[in-house]
Amino acid sequence: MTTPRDQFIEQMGLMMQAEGQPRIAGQILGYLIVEGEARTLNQMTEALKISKASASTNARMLADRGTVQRVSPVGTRQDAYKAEFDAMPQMLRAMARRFRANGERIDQIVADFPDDDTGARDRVAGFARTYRDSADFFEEWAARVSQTGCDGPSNEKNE
Amino acid sequence: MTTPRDQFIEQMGLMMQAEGQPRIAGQILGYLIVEGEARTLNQMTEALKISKASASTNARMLADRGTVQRVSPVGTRQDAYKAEFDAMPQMLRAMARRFRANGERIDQIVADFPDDDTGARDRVAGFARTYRDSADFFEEWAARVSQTGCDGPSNEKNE
DNA sequence: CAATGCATTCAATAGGTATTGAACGCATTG
DNA sequence: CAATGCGTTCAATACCTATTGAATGCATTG
Repeated sequence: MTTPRDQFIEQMGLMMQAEGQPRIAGQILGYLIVEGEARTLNQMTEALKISKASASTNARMLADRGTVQRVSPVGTRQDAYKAEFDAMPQMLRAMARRFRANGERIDQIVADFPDDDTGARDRVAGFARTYRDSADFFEEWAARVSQTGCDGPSNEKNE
Repeated sequence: MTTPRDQFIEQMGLMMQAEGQPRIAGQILGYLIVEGEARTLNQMTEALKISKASASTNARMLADRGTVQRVSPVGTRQDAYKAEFDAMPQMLRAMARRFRANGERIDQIVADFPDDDTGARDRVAGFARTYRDSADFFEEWAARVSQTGCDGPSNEKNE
């Protein structure tokens, strides 16, 4: 029988995977969210039954992305990580970065389009622009969610 | 030497792949965007050098998602597809659907959390809520982009 | 009604990458 | 200074799924 906690962790893994990222990264994030406090790599390995290598690699990846935070409480020399208070906004910000990079990459390519091929050029340029604009909006939205905080009470519809 | 068109198509493939979807789907979308007009499955297979099976499967997937449109011009019995005018908004809507599904799935799980474990319960519930709220936000933004259209002129910063 | 052209389906393969175990380096400790 | 405990790195593996070729079905055509 799987506990609700484990179900949540499992789901987080699957969802992350669906976004093209390693399943274990999602599981770690889920684990840190349910725990609420910082947890060491060793704790992750035994709670999630994963190798030390995976725990290390994926936790660090999450930290790079800003979704979790690496902490080093004095008194222990183990690395520990805790879920960012605003883990979700951080994920949105990561999406924003991806979108912006996509837009810029396309912009570079569109510069090489022949001048006479205006139709394609315009369509592609429009696509790139929407990528960039969407990145802006994701960031705004992330900021808005950050203020509320992940464990705030009920939500009112925006506006 | 690769043409700018092919570079764009290639990028679209890579970007889609980074989002956890098949590379060929992205290539097809890119191809349809540069072409602007409807293209048959056969045209895709030779332009992208992919198998008939891949073309069929991935084009249909894109159509299901609403990113491309299946058209059947009279006079031919070939299936043809064209990029939606608002392909990008449709992609955003697809993201919104994923987010909403995620939020709802987590909500179902959180219902089984023991009542005494309020800390974890609240954190997870907050996470689910943010998923749902973000889905709403994505849809609003998609609608806004739709109005502008993908080949509209310059953009003014929001608000 | 045989033959062609098309899309789809399905089992098999190819390909990529997440995951692991083992080796390594570094600090700490007794 | 040997031994322990930790995180990281790296090559090898396991795993998954995108992709394919072949089979199927359906409509159209002569």
